[in-house]
Amino acid sequence: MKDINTETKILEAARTVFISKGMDGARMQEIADEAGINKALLHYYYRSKDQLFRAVFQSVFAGFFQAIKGELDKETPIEQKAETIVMQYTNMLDANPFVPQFLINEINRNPQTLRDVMDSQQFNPSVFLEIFGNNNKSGIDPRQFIVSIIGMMVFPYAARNLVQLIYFNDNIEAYTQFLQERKEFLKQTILKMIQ
Amino acid sequence: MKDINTETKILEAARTVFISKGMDGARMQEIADEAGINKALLHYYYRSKDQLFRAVFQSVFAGFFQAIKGELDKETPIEQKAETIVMQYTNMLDANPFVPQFLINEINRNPQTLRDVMDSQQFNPSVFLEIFGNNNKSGIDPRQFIVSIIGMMVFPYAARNLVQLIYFNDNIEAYTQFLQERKEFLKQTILKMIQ
DNA sequence: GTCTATATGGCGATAGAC
DNA sequence: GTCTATCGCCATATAGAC
Repeated sequence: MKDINTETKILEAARTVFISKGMDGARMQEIADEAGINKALLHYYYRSKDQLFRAVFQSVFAGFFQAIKGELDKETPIEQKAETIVMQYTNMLDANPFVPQFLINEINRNPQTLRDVMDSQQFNPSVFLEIFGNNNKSGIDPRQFIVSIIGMMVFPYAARNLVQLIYFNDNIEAYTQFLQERKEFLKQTILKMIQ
Repeated sequence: MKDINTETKILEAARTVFISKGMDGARMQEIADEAGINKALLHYYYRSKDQLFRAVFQSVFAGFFQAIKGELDKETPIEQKAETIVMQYTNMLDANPFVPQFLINEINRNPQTLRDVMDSQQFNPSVFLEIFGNNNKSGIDPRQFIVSIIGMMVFPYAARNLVQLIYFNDNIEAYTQFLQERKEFLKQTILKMIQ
């Protein structure tokens, strides 16, 4: 965070604060502090809080789908894909536990943002349907399947504080172990689902 | 919303606005408008925005767990319980689609709030572990199981705008049907999981 | 209890020196 | 490009009439 240029430094600081607090909860002053610069500089590089937010959202959204796309378009048996999708997605969640929650919140706050980003990035969602759409002997609806998998993976991160308190008496180590064991649990569950 | 007393009217309006916008995004003016009264009255009944929010959070949290507890403590076979839990939870979600998202967000924003509410309500979370903890021949970890079920149920509501746009081209009717079909899908999935 | 009017503080944004 | 100082608005909260 020292010898990179100011614009990048601002974007990274804004990413941290916006993901943690959301658009409404974030303060330009806090972003400036996080970047180690003055508040006025934020407006020099990004004219308004809204434009800064859009830059962050765009970057987070792109990185998110990049991370979960990964190697999934390769021709591998479905058992292998269950392994791959769980590992890639959970690795991403371990590194960015609040990203899905951030995306969901901000899309609900302003659904138009997502459409703008998808248009400007020419993002094609059909990729995710084809992952399990082919090579699927069970007759299972791929959309029901994918929504289930993502829900199972995201929830223990999004609702971490809730689940950790209710089921683990706020024991952080126990919850970390729970998340670790969950990887194997999810692989098994996915295999059971497509049987 | 006419012949009920003002305090209740305020609480219901606050509930609507807070669930939709969150603590940071909500405005006292909007709550007053929703309740059809003046802004100053909010402070007359609840001294501050923070206290009004706490009253709403407490009420929403209590109602949420009341709704999903329901009949689950009865002695019924596990197949019956799969049916019951899916129907009760999805009915609650259809009526209150943004409640889980609201609870998760506000607990993340201020984890202490949850502890305060649980203490004051003497809420006992072990009920939810025993639901599938007994009568469980598969050796499955009940916590992994419950977290999975709730994740699968909540996600398509919390991330509705995202999923609806990506997978259904923003077709509301198609998404409603998806949610309808999902009830049967989830029952089947739960049964597969405990096999 | 309910209202209008106003105080108080905080935040996004800008002006202007260097 | 980067800073200090400040403007102007908006949101919470209060004062005080009725």
